[in-house]
Amino acid sequence: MHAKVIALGSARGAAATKIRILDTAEALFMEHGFEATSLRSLTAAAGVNLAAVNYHFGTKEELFEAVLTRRLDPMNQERVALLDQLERKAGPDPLSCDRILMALFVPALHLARDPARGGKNFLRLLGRAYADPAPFIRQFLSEQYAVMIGRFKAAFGRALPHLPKKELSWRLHFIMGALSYTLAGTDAHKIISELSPRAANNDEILLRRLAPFLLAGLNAPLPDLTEVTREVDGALARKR
Amino acid sequence: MHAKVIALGSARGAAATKIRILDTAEALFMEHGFEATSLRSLTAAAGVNLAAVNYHFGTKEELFEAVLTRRLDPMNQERVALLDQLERKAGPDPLSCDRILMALFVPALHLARDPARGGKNFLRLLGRAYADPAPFIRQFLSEQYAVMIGRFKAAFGRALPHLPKKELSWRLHFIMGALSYTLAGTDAHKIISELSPRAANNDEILLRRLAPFLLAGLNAPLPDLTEVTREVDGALARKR
DNA sequence: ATAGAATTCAAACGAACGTTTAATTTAATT
DNA sequence: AATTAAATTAAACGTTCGTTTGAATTCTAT
Repeated sequence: MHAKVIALGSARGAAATKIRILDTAEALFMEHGFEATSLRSLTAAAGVNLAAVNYHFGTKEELFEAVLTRRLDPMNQERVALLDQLERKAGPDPLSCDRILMALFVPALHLARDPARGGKNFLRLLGRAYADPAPFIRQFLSEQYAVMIGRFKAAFGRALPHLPKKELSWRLHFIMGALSYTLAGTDAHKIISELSPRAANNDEILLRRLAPFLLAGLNAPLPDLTEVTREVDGALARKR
Repeated sequence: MHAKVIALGSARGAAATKIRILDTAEALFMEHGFEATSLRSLTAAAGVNLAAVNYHFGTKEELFEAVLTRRLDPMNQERVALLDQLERKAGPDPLSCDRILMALFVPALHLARDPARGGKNFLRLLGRAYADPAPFIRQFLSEQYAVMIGRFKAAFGRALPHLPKKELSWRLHFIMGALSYTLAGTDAHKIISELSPRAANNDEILLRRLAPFLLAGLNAPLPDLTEVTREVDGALARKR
């Protein structure tokens, strides 16, 4: 590792060390992943002593949770608060799906836009954490998200009363997947196509493209779970 | 690590060692991730000598690429072959979107169903690789996918002639994201809701739920990229 | 059966890992 | 200014890592 100091200029007190570690960890965990980021390179980049992480956070895993919770907690609280506010404004009428989607998207967008709140680095880290099999990460995320998801599922349930609960759960799952995958992108989208770099950097345009896509998906007709894929299977069978 | 032998019973020749390593690596990389899987635990679980990985594959990274390419290459070739076949059958008419989607889904489903071809373990590993920031993984994946994605983008372009190319690229991106996120799931879906375990294990039902969702998204109205989120932003501003 | 190539093996390599310790320095409190 | 707590430091802990080596073994072809 190259031990380049990342977060030096700002803050020199006692609490400043924790912030420098968190900022640097956010950047390095995103860039290299959790396992591939060593505490030696991390502390060197943060300009703090090697033992500082263990002193301030206990273990490397606890540091990772601290990195996530610092951004995630406020964002999810903002989501719920925004949903509350929109529901209050709507009065007795159920909220429209696109408004609920906005309450889900806007706080993520605010976070992505604001470097002081982590910016896109954190969202990419979050998207990566979603796919991490480490048990301590999975448990931590499910706890962090439980309340927020419950509130949004209820809101969508009121907006789409005809939709069976199980179907709604899955569609909400698809939405969270597409959202996290998309926001985590930046590199991922280059896998399937070269898009204009300006569009890739503009998360608002990205979410304004994603919203109608997901909105249409929410209102899609119910799947037919009886019929089999005869045609395609048949075509395959003929080929062999 | 516990050094439990995973893939012992089958095959005892020279080439069998490579297969045992690939099978075990597939399982362990999925379970613990690339970095967190040591060659020592891997070779112990495979019942081969520690040096076997370096002898047969060169490095750990090359082993990872071999694990991916063994399943990915045939699956993407099957996707393209299926698309070819459906297009041939459709004659001069453009293929419908749901048929194109099927050509994208069915080979993944076949892979998920067939333990001999990796089963769900591999799809989860793939979904995880999508989110991995390691440069060698990203470059490898983009090369593996380039041809297949190009073919499907052209097919969708014919099916949706009114859709601008850039919009189509993004929607295809959303589709691949939701697909990989969903198939990688198994644990991920527990983050946002507890669903019936039987449904979670049935990938066909899962894809039959995902298909109409994405189909509706593909046919969604074009996003309005001019207007700003005045209402929500205004609500936020009022709150502060 | 035997020569030669291919594979397996036990052992060791140096490096890097997360964490701990004990001493030292800094900050806060009286 | 003295005392106590908090924070930082350099050094070392024991472990594990990916890879290499050279001898032993197994397979393949003549």
